[in-house]
Amino acid sequence: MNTRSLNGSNVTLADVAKAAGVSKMTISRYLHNHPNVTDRTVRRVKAALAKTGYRPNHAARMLMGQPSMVLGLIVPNLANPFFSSIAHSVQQMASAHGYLVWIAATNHEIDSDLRLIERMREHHVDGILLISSPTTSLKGMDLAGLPLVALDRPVRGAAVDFVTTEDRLGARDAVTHLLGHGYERIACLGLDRQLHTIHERIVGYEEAMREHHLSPLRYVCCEDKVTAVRVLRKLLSAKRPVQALFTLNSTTTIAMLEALDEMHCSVPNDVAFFSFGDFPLADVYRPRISTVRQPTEELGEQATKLLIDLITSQRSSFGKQISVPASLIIRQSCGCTR
Amino acid sequence: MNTRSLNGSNVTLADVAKAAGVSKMTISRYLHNHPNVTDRTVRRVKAALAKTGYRPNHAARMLMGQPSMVLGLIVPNLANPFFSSIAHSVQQMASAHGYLVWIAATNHEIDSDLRLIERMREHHVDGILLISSPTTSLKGMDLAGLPLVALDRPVRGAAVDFVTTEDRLGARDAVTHLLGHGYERIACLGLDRQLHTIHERIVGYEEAMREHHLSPLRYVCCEDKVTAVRVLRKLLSAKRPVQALFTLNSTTTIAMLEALDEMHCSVPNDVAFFSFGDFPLADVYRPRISTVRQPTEELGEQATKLLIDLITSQRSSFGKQISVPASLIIRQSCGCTR
DNA sequence: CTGAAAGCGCTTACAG
DNA sequence: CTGAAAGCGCTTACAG
Repeated sequence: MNTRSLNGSNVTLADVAKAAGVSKMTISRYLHNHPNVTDRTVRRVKAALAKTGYRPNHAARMLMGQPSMVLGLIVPNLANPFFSSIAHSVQQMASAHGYLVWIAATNHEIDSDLRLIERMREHHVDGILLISSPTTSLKGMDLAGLPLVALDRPVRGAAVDFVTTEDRLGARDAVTHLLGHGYERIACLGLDRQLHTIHERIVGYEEAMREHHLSPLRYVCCEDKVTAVRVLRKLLSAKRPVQALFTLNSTTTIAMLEALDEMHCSVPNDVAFFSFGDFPLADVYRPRISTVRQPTEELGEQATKLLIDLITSQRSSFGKQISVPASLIIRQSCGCTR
Repeated sequence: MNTRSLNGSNVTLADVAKAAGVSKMTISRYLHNHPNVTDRTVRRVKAALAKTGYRPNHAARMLMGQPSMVLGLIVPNLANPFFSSIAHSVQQMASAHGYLVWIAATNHEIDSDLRLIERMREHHVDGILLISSPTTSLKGMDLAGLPLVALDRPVRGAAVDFVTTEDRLGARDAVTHLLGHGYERIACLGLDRQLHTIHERIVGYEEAMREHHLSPLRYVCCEDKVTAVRVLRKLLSAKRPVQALFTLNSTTTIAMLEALDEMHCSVPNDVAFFSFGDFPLADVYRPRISTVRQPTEELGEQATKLLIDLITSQRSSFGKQISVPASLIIRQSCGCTR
């Protein structure tokens, strides 16, 4: 069996040309909407195309340097709703511009994004949207001729345009809101602070605290329920127990909600709660959770637009940053009452 | 500017061959781990490869009919956690076998999956995993030489192998559990019953009811909060109010939880609740929600394995079905107490 | 173990 | 408006 038939039809331009009684060039011109084709010829070509069941072979087209109309999107992990929503909005926007999106996940494997970039490139994607892992660096990589836009976080080792959330401001606003309730001991909990977004949110938290002449509490990393319970116990049994919890991402938020549940803590009476990142049940949970809503839709859209612009204009990335604001959704867990 | 340079290096085999002082064939053999290359030659080739920064041009390889080592995955919507978890597990499994996954979403556009299949094919994917839209039919499509596996639901119009959840059994078990609590009026709520999975779950519900000599209530479609509130009001104000709610999918589950909240219904006292589809907060929600856990991981894995098997064995799909069991996670919303 | 030739299916010049 | 020739960067099949 011939693997070549994977393309599905072994019908080539030559076959169509023969069926139509014209040259390959004429078929090719028709396929590319070239003006110079007679109506009469068009009819014959159309018929021949239909009869033969022709399907273009992209490999040959790309060998000739034509654009593939495919965009690559590299995300850390598709099981994470934040990334999958971004993937969704990127698709929408790309599709509106005639592009297909090739999505791939790195799944926390070292340098997996570098390998994905290489392979996507070999497969002739027209450009790449990258949500990079914190450890990857593009340093030394030959990026010539590869339109690239970083999403959510900048990428190390190269001056690449990037679009991100206003993480710092969002966090700062949330903490300022908590401070407005009179809480003074506010704990900040999240993931590895190496992550650019997490780092920015921590800075936002610290800025808000300092602005109110309070010292920020020590940052705590907490990714699962077990850790969350231990951390929470410690925070609440301190001499001066913590009054509010500010979680920096959804994983930590869920872990903390589990811990609060397990310890029979009443929110916001025992501790107030604010989450960076909104989620579907936040509005039904008891109490309703106040959150910082991330502009996932807009993030994906802006980045895609920027990438397409880079591709069509032949300009190159130079490290420009686009920040999309986050907004507060005030519900009850922070201490507000309706 | 030359678009051809998109590949990134205009270094070709010929350049490497010249640098190494050998023929193109020798380089090609080395690249494919062909045994017939002397150690001495290997060293020279390696050096030349490194010096020139060669990057293979997949377009040329594919033109020669080589496999692309890329699998296509078509899903309805990446913003849906169920599909994105499947995407995640497909990636994991594919990656373990050396395949890359090209994920694309149809986003409920008519025949979008057909177009995606076409385009992925033009781009020489080695096979496709398809979570088809209920309206799509493959009838009349030329699928020759295209390994294809349907996921989650069968695909209409062609005999394609598919792997799915044991939806009917899962639903039946859940309803049987509710019946065990003594509820007799159990409502079944979900999405469009055209969806194969939804249809199966409804059948499972009906089977369980009939087995207990009860007539199934009329199936209700309910996708958002507004509808949910209206439906719930009606169900609870009936002469013989409903005693338990069985939601068939996560969207309906969330909508119903919102409605229950808005109407100040106490679960399970006013109505019991059971959800098809588990979710992160189900275990912390008040009350904790009893659910049917879908085997997303296994679904993705099985389907990927099956597809790779089809590709490597050159066999073709014939409509075989693989069903993966779902399991009950009993918590409190059904009426159980710890 | 290594290489020269031919060809994959298109498109880009260039003619007419 | 249409076509014949050459070539994209590889690999296959055949020599040596």
